[in-house]
Amino acid sequence: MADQRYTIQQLAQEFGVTARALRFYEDKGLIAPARRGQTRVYSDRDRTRVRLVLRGQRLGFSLEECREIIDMYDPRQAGSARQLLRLCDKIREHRADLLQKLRDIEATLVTMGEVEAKCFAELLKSDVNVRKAG
Amino acid sequence: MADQRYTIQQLAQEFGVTARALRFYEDKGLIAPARRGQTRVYSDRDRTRVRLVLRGQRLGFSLEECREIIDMYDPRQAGSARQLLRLCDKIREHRADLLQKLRDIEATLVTMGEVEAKCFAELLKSDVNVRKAG
DNA sequence: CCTATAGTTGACGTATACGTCAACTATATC
DNA sequence: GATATAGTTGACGTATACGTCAACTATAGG
Repeated sequence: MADQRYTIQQLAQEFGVTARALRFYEDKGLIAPARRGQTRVYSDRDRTRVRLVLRGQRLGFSLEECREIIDMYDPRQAGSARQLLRLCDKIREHRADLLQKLRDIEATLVTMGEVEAKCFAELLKSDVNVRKAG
Repeated sequence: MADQRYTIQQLAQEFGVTARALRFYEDKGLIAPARRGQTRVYSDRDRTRVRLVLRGQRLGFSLEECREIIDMYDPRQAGSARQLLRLCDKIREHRADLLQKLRDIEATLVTMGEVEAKCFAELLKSDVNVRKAG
């Protein structure tokens, strides 16, 4: 199960992106697949990071922000207490950012519901009119 | 209270964007402030739309998508039943999109909590070590 | 009338996130 | 060995979302 390997096309198809995108993410330091010769060989860790990149992108983070966040999460050496405190600060920042997005989404969903309700009401009215006309 | 007017700078400062950005949004059809001579005069409606634009941007929508969504919400003539049905479809689309973002945010928050916990644990350990060393 | 301040319209520049194409390489198949 | 199939590295092109700057206008104050 573990230690699965993937070609660039396999990952690209799985995530619905192009090979070009994956190479671009590598250029930007988001992933670092192994090489067999000059050919890229992607591991499960790379796959996970790609998944996180796309998740970050859906949330409107730039690739640079994605890299920061993903590196944050990546199980690495703990670092000094100073580094750990900085990490906590960054988490707080990103959490605040996410909570803002949550509020934005909730507000938008509420408005959507209202518009939808008005829409249904209008449809009912026109339906009634159609019946009257019919 | 109602019928408030704003200069471009007032709106820009209120929302923390530049006048250039507001003119750009106008170029793209997101807002359409009135003119006094050649000078833009922003209404409360324009202000609301700007707010929605920024909200959309925070959620990772392009300006084009923002325009679509905002126009959707704008109280306008109801349109034909066919248009109303299309509106409902669009709402469903955008809702699905938002719900995906919600899942993304929740997943990210969970991971953040875990990383934070590990971080605290590490900090405690080093704190203990400091005490031992001290 | 002169100046300061705020606003306007181009026009070009820039960062991000890739798309696209050319040219080369490596491997497998006939 | 020729060809087909994946993969690779530049290099340039493109859409989005503005930043920046130049040149002009309009209006209020001294």
